[in-house]
Amino acid sequence: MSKREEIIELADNLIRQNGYNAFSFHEISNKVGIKTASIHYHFPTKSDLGVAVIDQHIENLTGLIENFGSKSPTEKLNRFFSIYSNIKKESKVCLVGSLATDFNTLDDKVQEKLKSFSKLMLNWVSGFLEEGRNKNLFVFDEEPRNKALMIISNMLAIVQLTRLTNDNDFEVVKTIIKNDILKK
Amino acid sequence: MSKREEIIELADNLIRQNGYNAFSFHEISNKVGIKTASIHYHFPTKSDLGVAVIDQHIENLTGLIENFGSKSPTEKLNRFFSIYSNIKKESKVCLVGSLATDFNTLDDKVQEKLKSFSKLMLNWVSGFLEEGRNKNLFVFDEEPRNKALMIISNMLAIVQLTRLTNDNDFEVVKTIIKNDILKK
DNA sequence: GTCTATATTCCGATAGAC
DNA sequence: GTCTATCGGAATATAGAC
Repeated sequence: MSKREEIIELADNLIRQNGYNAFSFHEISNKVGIKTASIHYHFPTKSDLGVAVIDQHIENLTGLIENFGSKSPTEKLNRFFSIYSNIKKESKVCLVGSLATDFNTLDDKVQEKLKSFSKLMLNWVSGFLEEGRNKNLFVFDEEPRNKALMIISNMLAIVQLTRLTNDNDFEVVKTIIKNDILKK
Repeated sequence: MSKREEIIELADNLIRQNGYNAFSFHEISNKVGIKTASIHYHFPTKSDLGVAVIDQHIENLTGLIENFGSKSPTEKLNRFFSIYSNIKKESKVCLVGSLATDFNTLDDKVQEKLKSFSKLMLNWVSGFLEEGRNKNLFVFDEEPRNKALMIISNMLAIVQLTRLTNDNDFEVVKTIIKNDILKK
């Protein structure tokens, strides 16, 4: 893994653990073993690093979507849930949720990149929900995009809320969504 | 309104617009018309101000719960939605969501106070959901607390997500929840 | 209660040597 | 690519006068 990739990964972890405005080049500097000035060589500004972090997420999700293209809607749904299970296991929150609460403090380029990522995620989920309903695997009445909004908002929020309530609430919400959509 | 109350209100706005770690005594100082040193007279530390902001929310919600004690579950549900409609109208996010993404950077006292507030909210919603089902006004299969988790997480997240997608998505999610729970 | 003044720390960012 | 050194700014917080 290149230094550049290391920095992106550390920044990603820090953003989703502590928030965008709480993470600093100094923290990354300590963990990656180079000075803050050297990080500026790879990413001139903090916004450049922010954009790179989101780009990495876009790249990962794009690859995942391609790999799962020929799989069943049920497998895609399970893979979607596993993304959030990993987030919960690591006591983080999802990137969209973390950056959404800081949205008004972000540079235009970071804001626009984040919108692209959320659009990609929403389109993917909408797509396999519709596909699953067409194949009589899923049951729901709403427009696929609206059902995707409901499910994504449940998962985005529950990884935040369970920092305050009970870790088990994550499994509760996940199970309710699955039972609901697989009903009948 | 006392200076102390003014400061709390401004801090609350800033936290829910820009996030906890992005707001400063200096911003409040400009808007309230006193110097940052004077703010420290009212709130020795930033954490003290953070606690006071949450306490204000606890006080407001407690008052609301008392005022709505004798009203119907449907009225309580509508009042719950109106809280989030106001948040959306003002382009803010809810306090729990804003502070949850910064949770790991908060002092113990702020963390504990936030847990108290989320517990109060969750208990209130669980309560009127159960009451509504007992009176055959609401329909749902889950435990009241779990249904409350689903609804709260939908609303908490959609005010964050619609910063990235479409303002209309807020009404979409609200309508789906209402139609779902009032079904039949 | 509010002020001026200041201490201290931390941050993002740049210049220039190697 | 990474370093040392440093700049400029902003943050929280405190001391002491009024």
